[in-house]
Amino acid sequence: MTAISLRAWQVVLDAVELDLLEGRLSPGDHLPPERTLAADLGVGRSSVREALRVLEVLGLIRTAVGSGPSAGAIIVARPGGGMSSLMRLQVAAQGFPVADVVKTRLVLEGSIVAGLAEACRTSSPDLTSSAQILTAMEEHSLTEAEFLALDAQFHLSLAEASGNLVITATMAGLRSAIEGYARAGALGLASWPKTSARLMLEHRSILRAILTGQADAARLAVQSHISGYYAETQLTAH
Amino acid sequence: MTAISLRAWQVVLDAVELDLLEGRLSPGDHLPPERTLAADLGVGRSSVREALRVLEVLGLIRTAVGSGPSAGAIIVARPGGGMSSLMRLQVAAQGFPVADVVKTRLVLEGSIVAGLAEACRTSSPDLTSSAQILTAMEEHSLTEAEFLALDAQFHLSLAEASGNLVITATMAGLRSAIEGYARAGALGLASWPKTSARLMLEHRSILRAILTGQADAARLAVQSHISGYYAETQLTAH
DNA sequence: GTATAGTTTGTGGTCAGACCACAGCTCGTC
DNA sequence: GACGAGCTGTGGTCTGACCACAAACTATAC
Repeated sequence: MTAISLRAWQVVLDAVELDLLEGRLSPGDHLPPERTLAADLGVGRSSVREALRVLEVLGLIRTAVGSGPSAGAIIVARPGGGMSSLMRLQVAAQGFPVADVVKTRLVLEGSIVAGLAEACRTSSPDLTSSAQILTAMEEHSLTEAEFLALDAQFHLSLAEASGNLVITATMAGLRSAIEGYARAGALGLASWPKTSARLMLEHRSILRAILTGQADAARLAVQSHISGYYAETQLTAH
Repeated sequence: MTAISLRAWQVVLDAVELDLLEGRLSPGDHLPPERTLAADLGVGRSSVREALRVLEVLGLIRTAVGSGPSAGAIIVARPGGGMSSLMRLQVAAQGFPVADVVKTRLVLEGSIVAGLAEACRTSSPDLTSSAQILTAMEEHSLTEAEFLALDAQFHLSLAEASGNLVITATMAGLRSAIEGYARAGALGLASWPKTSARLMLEHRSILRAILTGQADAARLAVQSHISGYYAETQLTAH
């Protein structure tokens, strides 16, 4: 009597989770066809599809129509997408206040850059892509949207350099959740060229602090960088 | 030509997200009945159901059968559930290494207790529930499972006291993702009474550091508390 | 023997319809 | 007025059907 009236789609979800935990399913593997899964678990195909839809949004599987090895539902375990959907929708539904999202970014990104700076004292983490993005951002013909996209890439590249997949995915989700606000805020700025120039300088100083191993300086720089932008666009006042 | 071949369930998801963003839907509101939603959006009911399932797992809605005001799909925006599902499944599918989950907990919980300690210097955050949980944990007749459940509650209560919903939900998700590992690890300990007694002392010292406003001490205490347990159960070696 | 074109097969994507369980509401009876 | 039976609207589930698509297969032409 462990499970009373478990819903059909949850049966499917639990079965897949168990298969993952017990090693019967691993990234790259195919799930059985929907019709087979339905028959095996004794549920309808529509219930199977509801569970697969959840797995897809959560970034666990990728589905493709057709035939052959690339078709069907394949375990991919790509955490970014699911995190972004979750955070975006929770912010939209007012489950996550924007201010809390920003504060969490401060914590995570502060920790990321501090960790990178520490690492720089003993080894040389790969920060070339971060540096390349900064160079690309110095192109003066960028639109606001292009600039913000590169800005997002820069922050993401730092997270990736930290090597922590959980922090990277979480940060990407937080970022995408408030992307709309960042875009909207840019429109209300007094002077975009002035702001973007300042952001660039701050990016440079963050990277410099990391490369020279100044953990605390890097942390403070990235935190004031983030909170400064959102204060300027008055997002936290919402 | 903004949307080429958007899948039917995504149409529904986008419509709901837009309604949320534009304020046509707010927490507490009812979604239209599935059949109505299907007709309005020009999709089949099963596609609507796939989208609603996603929203439900993400913690955005709650569904109930029957009739009357409490029936139907209601916006609830409860972030905890979605975060837990996401993290649990990602860990199961090896998208999130357990070591990264633990490291992220170190960052977030360290920040939580440091923030609480700072707050204690100027005001008095409500930490009574945290203290009550600690008292309950001193009951010597607790089983391992009961102790671990209270342990989880203690950490969660600290997060809640911080007032940051995003950090709280994320931390709860991280915790639940590795709950199975924590449980399994407890079985392999040399001496559970000895370990649980040590954990209790650490809890007390964490709370004491917070209440006396020692931010750095609190941060270090909680971090060594967490990493100590996982090192002892050799989870990070996986 | 090879290359091409047509066919078959297996898959997810979608829809329509049916039925059930359930919770509240309505209305008639006492 | 109180109670109960039936009605209504809702989500939960299943079935069957059809489509689109991509690969594998097969037959044909050269």
